[in-house]
Order: sequence, then structure tokens, then C-alpha cells
Amino acid sequence: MGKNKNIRIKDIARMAGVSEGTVDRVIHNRGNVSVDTEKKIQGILEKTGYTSNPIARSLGSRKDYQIEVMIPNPKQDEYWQLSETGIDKALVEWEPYSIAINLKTFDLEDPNSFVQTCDTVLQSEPDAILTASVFYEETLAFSEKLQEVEIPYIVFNTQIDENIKKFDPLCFVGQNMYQSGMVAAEMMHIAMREPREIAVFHIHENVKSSIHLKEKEQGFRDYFTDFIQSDIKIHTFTFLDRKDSFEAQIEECIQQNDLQGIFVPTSSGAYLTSQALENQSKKDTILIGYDLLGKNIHYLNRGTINFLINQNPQLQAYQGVRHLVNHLLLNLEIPPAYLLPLEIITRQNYSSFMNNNY
Amino acid sequence: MGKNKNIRIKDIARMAGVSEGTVDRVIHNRGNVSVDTEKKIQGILEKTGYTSNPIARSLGSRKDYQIEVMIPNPKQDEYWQLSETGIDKALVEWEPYSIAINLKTFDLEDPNSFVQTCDTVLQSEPDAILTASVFYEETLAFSEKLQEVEIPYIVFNTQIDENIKKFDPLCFVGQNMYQSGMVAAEMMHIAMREPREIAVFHIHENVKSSIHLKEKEQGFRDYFTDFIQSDIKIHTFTFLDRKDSFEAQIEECIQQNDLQGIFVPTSSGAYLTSQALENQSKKDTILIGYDLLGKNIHYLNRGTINFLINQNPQLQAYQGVRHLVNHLLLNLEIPPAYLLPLEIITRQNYSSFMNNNY
DNA sequence: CTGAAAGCGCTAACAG
DNA sequence: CTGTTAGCGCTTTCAG
Repeated sequence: MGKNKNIRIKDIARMAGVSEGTVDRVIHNRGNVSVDTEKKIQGILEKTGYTSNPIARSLGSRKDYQIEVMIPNPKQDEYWQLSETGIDKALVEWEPYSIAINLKTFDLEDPNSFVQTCDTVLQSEPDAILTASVFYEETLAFSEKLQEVEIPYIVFNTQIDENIKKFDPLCFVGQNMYQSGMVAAEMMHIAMREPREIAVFHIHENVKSSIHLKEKEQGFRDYFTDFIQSDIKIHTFTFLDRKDSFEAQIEECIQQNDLQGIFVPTSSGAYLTSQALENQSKKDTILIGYDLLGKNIHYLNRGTINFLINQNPQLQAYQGVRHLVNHLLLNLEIPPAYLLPLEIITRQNYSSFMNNNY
Repeated sequence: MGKNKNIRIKDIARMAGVSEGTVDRVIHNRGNVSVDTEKKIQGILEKTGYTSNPIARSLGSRKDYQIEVMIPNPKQDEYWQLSETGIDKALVEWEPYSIAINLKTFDLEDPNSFVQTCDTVLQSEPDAILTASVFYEETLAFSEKLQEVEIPYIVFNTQIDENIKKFDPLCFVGQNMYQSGMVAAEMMHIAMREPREIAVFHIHENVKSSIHLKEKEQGFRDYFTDFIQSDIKIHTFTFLDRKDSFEAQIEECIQQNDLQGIFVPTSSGAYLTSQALENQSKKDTILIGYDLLGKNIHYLNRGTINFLINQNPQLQAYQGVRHLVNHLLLNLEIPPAYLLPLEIITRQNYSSFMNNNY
């Protein structure tokens, strides 16, 4: 019965004519081993293809791994609430393996709050960190510090230019934003009857300061101009926090423009636009948004929203933790990027996406 | 550092004034414990909310779990090849936990081959079984035997009526076929310009003997008749293995009928239909099929196939094993049904579905 | 019916 | 630099 086929530390110790302790030292590069024995053991290790038993290791080392997870305050935004769900799932899944997951949240609107959280997290000296990358510059600065203190980290949500010197996470978890814009455009193209004018709505967030919006818009535009070479007119409208509400601004916009389709790259923008569309009785306008927020599903069901693209924040967070665990516990190779599928959500399939995600 | 917050067997042994061995006996209902001590220990167990440490259990019991997995021969069908991929993934993932996964394949076309495999599998007395349910009656008979010998099993691929007495798997892994037909219809509806006549193509497999085809067709039809109350004409054509090839039969059919849309509920049917469509230069016909087979992707890329619905055979197999492991190793609650999302695949998003699925 | 004791494979503290 | 030793929490003989 026993797993006697697998070679144990004891076995290679015997083969090398040394003690288990010494073998353990070279396996974990703990030093204090002469070059000769080190080489000898290393050789046997490779020859036998030894792999350590993670179960035994976890039992033997009375180590509790601490993973810090940083996301915007879930109370501010349903999107991040979903993200928290995924973290909770990860939490219960790995609790029995002595992995503690500590959630730290920061203010979605305030970079300083993120910076403060970074400090707190650094002071707690965790074994690994998972952070949402919502603030570009600040995430970069944080990652630089993490490289210094050599804490492994994974970043999720928004891709950051990979070529930055001091940015080298274990892995990025997220989606290909550009391609996601292409998918949105494709669905709009399929659903539209007589396309003449369409628009991209940037609501609340400013395109300029937000890479993911820029990428999505570019993908969306490129589909029409390059891929199908249509001469459709594509507007861009930006709605920021001003004295008149978003709804009012949007209503005014759709009143003044005869749009057959609207693409809204932010998750909460879709339902705001829906409200405006319904108020203006423009139910024929094709509306494409993001994510399975409660209000988005409401309008999807009513037919006001035609499609949603699911960024699956739950899965993103869950997979982020998962990769960290694989790294910490199992020394597995972690892919530099883990891109989730671009899920197209409709009235008929959304419910199938709402339960089992793991 | 240690997980000293968690109560150990040693602790409750001390509390109950008995030895660890006795506690272990009541925890696992191994008998040989007086009613009094049993009750006492049981009480403490509940009061303290004791949960056993799966890591330690796995180390302590030198047990190698054997899981038998049964699928149709992957060489016969690319669909089952994908399935095998998922099993391989599971295999390497749980190998370090002393879980052995043994793949047994049978002939997709021959129920007897399945029955034989069942016997082989039963004789090996595995700890758990995962089987694809391609043959209705035979799967039922097998499950009956499994209940008798009390081997836990999970079934995936095709849902079997839950109300059958002797069919009670730990879990069913698959998709809601009916809803999947609805999704197909929805996409067809969105993509069609002037719908008058459409058809469901049953290729190779006969509807009558195949529940999943029946369900998918029903969902597809109900969408048009009930959900959007269209008076579109929906044909059903069945193409079986005869002297003239499938392609020839299909070509003849599309030549004689002016179809604006075709729904093909079997995965390999989609590319066969594509060929016929291209031969007849009917590229405007909306074609909806299933699954990310190489040839399907080829025609998706050419625009001949408009949409695919992904049944994600890899994930189905992987999740099946995963649930079995959760059951065996961690005593986790397993949901009676684990339904995968109904993924809509297009030219723009298919590649995002082809790598990370786990 | 019950307790004692030996281990699972690995880690870590401590001598030397 | 290296070996010995005592566990981690649970399972599993084996006596009694």
C-alpha cells in the first residue's frame, strides 16, 4: 500500500552516505554544507528525480504561512464584493493547510489609502502578497519595495506594462483587455441591424488615467476599423462626477446623438446607461457592458443590456491566491500570466455563471 | 506559530480521560468502544467543534487512494481527447497526495465494451470511480452495482434522470443541456436577419437514443416558440451512417431547403455541416455548434461557424476527479450537481478559452 | 473494550 | 560543516 515507490529523504541520505539533516539542508539551500557533499547529494537528487512530499513537509514544519491580500473596499463597489467572495473561497480551502489569508482593503478612490495599506502589509512581513492593481504608479512603487525585501507577490485585475524594470510579479492574473474590447465590438456588430453611429461611454473613470479603459476602447475600435473595415462612426463620451448626476449627463448625451450601439467598459457604467436608455425609451440601442453585478443582471434580463463580458473577479482573486499557495507550498512553476477567458454573458446563460466558478 | 489554536485528538483524549486510540475509534466509527465512553467523546467532539487535520490524516494512514476514471477512447473522438487532458491535469495535481488515477477507456460505439470496462474496474476494487455517462442503460446498471459494493462514484457528461432509484452518484458534473439549447437559439436569433426557416441537424447520433440531443433540441425549440413566440419554421433532420457520406447527405439537405440557420447539437457535426455549407457556397447561413475541436475552430475562424457552445470536457473531467478527492481526502460536502457555465465561443474570444481552464 | 507505542516523511533545534 | 533527535497530528498495530 505505502508509497514505497517514491524515494524519501531517508533514501537519498543512505545513498549519499550522509544524514537526513544534511540532505534537507541542500534541498532547501540552507547552507552549512561542504561543496563536495552538496554536489554529491545534488547529483543523487537529480538522478532519482526526487520530489518532496508536500504533505509531510507541511506537517513537519510547524509553519503558518501568512498571505496578505489587498483589494479596494468591497463596500464601495459590487465588483470588489465579488472579488472578496473568491478570497473567502480560497480562505476556507487552504485553511487546513495552515495557510492564513489576511484581507486588507483600501479606498478605491484614494491612492494614499492604498499606499498606507502597503505599509501595513509590509510591516506584517507576510510570506506572500496578492494585490489588485488599481493605482498604476503606486502599484509600481509597491512592487519595487517587494522586490527589495524579496516577498513573492502576484498582481491581478489590471495589467501593468511588463517591461518595467522593477515590476516582476510571480504572475499577473486578469484578462486581455484589448481582446475584450474586440469581443465587445464583435457582439455589437452581430447584434446591430443598421449601424451608423455608435459610442464608447467612459463613466466615472477617466480614460486617460486608466489603462484598462484605453485598452478596451482600442480593441473595440480596431475591430470595426481594421478587422471588418467598417466606416461606422465611433464616438467617445466621458462622464465624470459633476454637479449633474451621471444619469442626467448620459440622458442628455443619448438624446442629442442617435446611437445604435453603446459600449461601456466599466462595470457600474452599464446599469447607469441602462437607466438613461429606458428613461429615453431607447430600448433598441445595443448596450454592452461588463460584469455580473446585480443591477447589470437586472437590465440584462429586461433586454436593455444586450451583452455583458464577465471579468470574473471572484475567479481572478481565487486564482491569485491559488498560485501563491502553489508557489509557497508546492514549489510549482507559476506562469507569468494567467489570463481568464473572455466570457460572453447573455440573458439565457448568465445564471449558469452564477454558481460554480471554481 | 504552530496551529495550537486547533484542538487535536490528543486534547479531546485528555478531556475525556481516555487514550487517543479510543478517540480515533469513535471518530471513525470503528466500533469496539463502550456506549458510555462513545457518548462522552461524541459530546466533547461536538462541543469543541473538532475537525481533523487532513494533512496529518493523509500522512498517518499509509493509504494510497485508487480512483478509476472511465471515458470513451480518446483516439476515437477529439472531444474525449480534451476530456483526457483534464484527467491528466488532475493526475499530476494529486499525485503528491497519494492519489492514483487510473484511466480506463472503452469503445464509444459499443455498449458492451463499456460493460466490460465496468467489470474490470469493479474487480480492481477502487476507492472511487468517475465515469462518463454515454450509455444510458449500462450506466444505470453499473451504478446499481456500485451502490451495492458501496463505492462512491461521480458521473459526468450526460445527465441521467435523478429520480431513478438505483442511481445516486455523489455528484453529477456537466451542463444544463436544455438551457444550452436555449442559449444556442438565443444566439441564432440575435445573428439572423430575416429568419424564416431553420433546422436542427442530428448527425451520426440518433435523437431517440440520446437524451442530450433531445434536451438540447427542446431548449432550442422552446426558445423560439415560448420565449420569443416566433412563428419561424423549425425542421429536424437526422443524418445517420449510410452508404452516402454525411457530407453528401448534408449537402443534399441544404440544397433542398432554404435554411437561414442550422443548429448542430453534436460536436463533430458542426464541422461536417461547415464543409457542406462551404461546398454549397451558403456562407450566410448561421451555424451554431458545440465545442472547441480543432476543425470547429477552423470553421469558426473562417466565419462558417458563427458560434460554438463550449461543453468544456477538460473541466468536466477535472472537476469530477476534484470532487472525488474532496470526498476521499477531506470529507467535504459534495454538491449533488455541478453544472458548468454555458460558454459562448466566437471568433474573437475562442483563443482566450484554450489555455487556462483550471 | 482500551491504552501504549511505533510510525508516515519531513523539519528544526541542538550537539558536536 | 554534520549527525542525532524530537516532534507535527493522526492512524494502526498489538497487547492486555
